[in-house]
Amino acid sequence: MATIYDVARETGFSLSTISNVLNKGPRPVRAETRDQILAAVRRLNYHPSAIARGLALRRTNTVGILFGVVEPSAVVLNAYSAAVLQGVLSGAAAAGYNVTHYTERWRDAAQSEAAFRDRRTDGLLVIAPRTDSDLIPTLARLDLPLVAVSWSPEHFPIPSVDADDAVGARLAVEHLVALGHRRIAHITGHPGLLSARVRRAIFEQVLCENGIEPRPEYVLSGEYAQAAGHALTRRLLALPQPPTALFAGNDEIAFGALEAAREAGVAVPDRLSVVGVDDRPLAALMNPPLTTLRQPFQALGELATRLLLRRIVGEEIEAGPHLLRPELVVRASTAAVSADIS
Amino acid sequence: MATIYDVARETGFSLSTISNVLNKGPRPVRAETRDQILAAVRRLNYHPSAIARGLALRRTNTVGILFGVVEPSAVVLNAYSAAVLQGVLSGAAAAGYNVTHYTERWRDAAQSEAAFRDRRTDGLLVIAPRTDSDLIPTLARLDLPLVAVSWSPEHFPIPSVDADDAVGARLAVEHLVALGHRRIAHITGHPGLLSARVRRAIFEQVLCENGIEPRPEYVLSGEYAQAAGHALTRRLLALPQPPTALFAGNDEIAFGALEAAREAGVAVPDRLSVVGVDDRPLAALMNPPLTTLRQPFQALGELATRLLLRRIVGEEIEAGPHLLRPELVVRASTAAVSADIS
DNA sequence: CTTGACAATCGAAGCGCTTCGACGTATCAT
DNA sequence: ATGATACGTCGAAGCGCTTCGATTGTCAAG
Repeated sequence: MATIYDVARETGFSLSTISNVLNKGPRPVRAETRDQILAAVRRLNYHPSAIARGLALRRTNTVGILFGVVEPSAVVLNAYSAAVLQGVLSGAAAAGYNVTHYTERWRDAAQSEAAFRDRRTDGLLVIAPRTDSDLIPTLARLDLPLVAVSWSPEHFPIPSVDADDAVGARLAVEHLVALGHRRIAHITGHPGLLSARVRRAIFEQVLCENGIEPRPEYVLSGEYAQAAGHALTRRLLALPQPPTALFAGNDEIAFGALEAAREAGVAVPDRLSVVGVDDRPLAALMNPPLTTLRQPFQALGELATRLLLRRIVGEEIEAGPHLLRPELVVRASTAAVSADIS
Repeated sequence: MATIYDVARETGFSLSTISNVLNKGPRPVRAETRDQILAAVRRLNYHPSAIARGLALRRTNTVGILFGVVEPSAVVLNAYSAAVLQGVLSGAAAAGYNVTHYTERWRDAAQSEAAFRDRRTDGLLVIAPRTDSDLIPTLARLDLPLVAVSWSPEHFPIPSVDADDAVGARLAVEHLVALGHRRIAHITGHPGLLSARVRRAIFEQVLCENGIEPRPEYVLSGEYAQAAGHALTRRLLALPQPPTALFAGNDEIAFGALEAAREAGVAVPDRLSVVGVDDRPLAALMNPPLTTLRQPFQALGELATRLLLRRIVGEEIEAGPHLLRPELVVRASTAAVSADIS
């Protein structure tokens, strides 16, 4: 493989001149010289080595990506991380950066730090790191530019992006309120999860803002799973005065709810409106198609990448979190409350 | 950031000794020396630069991945490439390699070759390159180790892996034959696609092997899409003597077929058995759950990576194609032909 | 006819690491 | 005692590129 030395020998010019030409450097060059060099480059089929250049410039034009919480065996199969990754790839592509996937799973600072200290990438994107691990604090200490996706800077202040769960929940609940519902139930995800707590808090707040008195029996803590949605919806429907609308903590819960409603002979949306969160591919295929919140996962990846690239060029980025709004996708599982049940 | 020079200064030993210790090199080292060096490394929080090492060794411990046919905006959202990528990540992780995603879309040799000549990666995985592009021939000329996924080496002989479409199709059709079906129809994907042609050829061959006379009206050329499956199945069901079984070119076609059968009041599997190809997530959720071929996409990614790593260490790899068997997932859309319709 | 100023190019140092021949010392058999 | 060995370490070259002060030539202004 040809090196820059070969070009030098072939043309008789010095390395510096050639480098200057190739990188459209600041020094003036005679047109004839430039042409000769470019011709030799083509003739020799010369391409600069990214590695050597990386050494000299201390810049690799590559961003790293590391998945925190996801199992390494399913990094990309999971809809969330696939969407984020896609966003990252688009963002990086737009700036001419490549992205390298760190495949090693994070163990702890002592064991895993090494991989990230090798200056292989110009910066690092961390996707959904666990709050209980030392990953972020450790990496933040390296002088590597760092941006996290789905991380609360309260835990440790680094630039972060996330979906605006509060706005999303508000969108969903206000949609139900706007349809005239006042007997609105909520099935949460596991109460240990931040998202579950935020959604629940906003749910109660929006009811309150609209003068709707909260009923404890309408708020059920569950899990982000279809089985939980199914079981808890059955319980709701068996109430003496069942709700006319349900804000499901996510789509899986909503799927379970639709199932339970069907079994109980409760028509959706005629007698029960259901709204989910996430817009899983299946949501549109439900019967009826599910009204749900579409999360801006891909946009998160893109935004995170843009922020990281700005950090890489030295700009200061505030920790944020930089929040992106989910979008309410209204389908057929929600409708105005009907007079006879309201 | 500490460099190896700092370690040298700190300990008083030479670079070569330190390098030898750090890489567990071939030279003997006094235990005391080793300890001092390792202590200094820890104290200075020194980590070798992957870039500098890459320059010296001409090896980066990184494999590149490039998606050929897929739109860059959906590289990972697509089930096929996500699964392959997942396999690649697992395979690379097992060997301690990272994988860098080339984000730039392939245009043509002149424009895009540069990115791959920069020795940034030790080898390259190309996923589903288009047969009508100069991608593979161009990259093969570089001295970069190369392995392709879903590429027929007949077009250009490089090591390749692929799903064994012929075996898969045989599995599907023989399943129907084994259930006693003799009036078996086939709806193909776009006849321009190799997979569609292979599946059709095997379909006809298996019928022939089993003494079933082919009926031209039972073989319909379509497209890998639900709409095509729907329309063509209607046509099949309207035949004076409709088929009792359908080998759908893929799951989308099968979904359309189920829809058409339902509309026509034809019970599946009682009056029509349907088998698809791909095992999309939806397949299991159909009514009835679809019998289909599960493609070994993730395994393809892993195998390709393993082959590439062997090439990287200098082993010769035969072009293959190295084929992996799909697996027939029998669900409820196929059943023995019933006496009254056979 | 100087003197800047600028254009065009060169040279050498540096980026951080690996490799391998060379160079002492101990150790050992002879 | 004396080469021959093996041990432990060093030094210098090399990987392929960028950068920037230094150098040479050219031309217009003074």
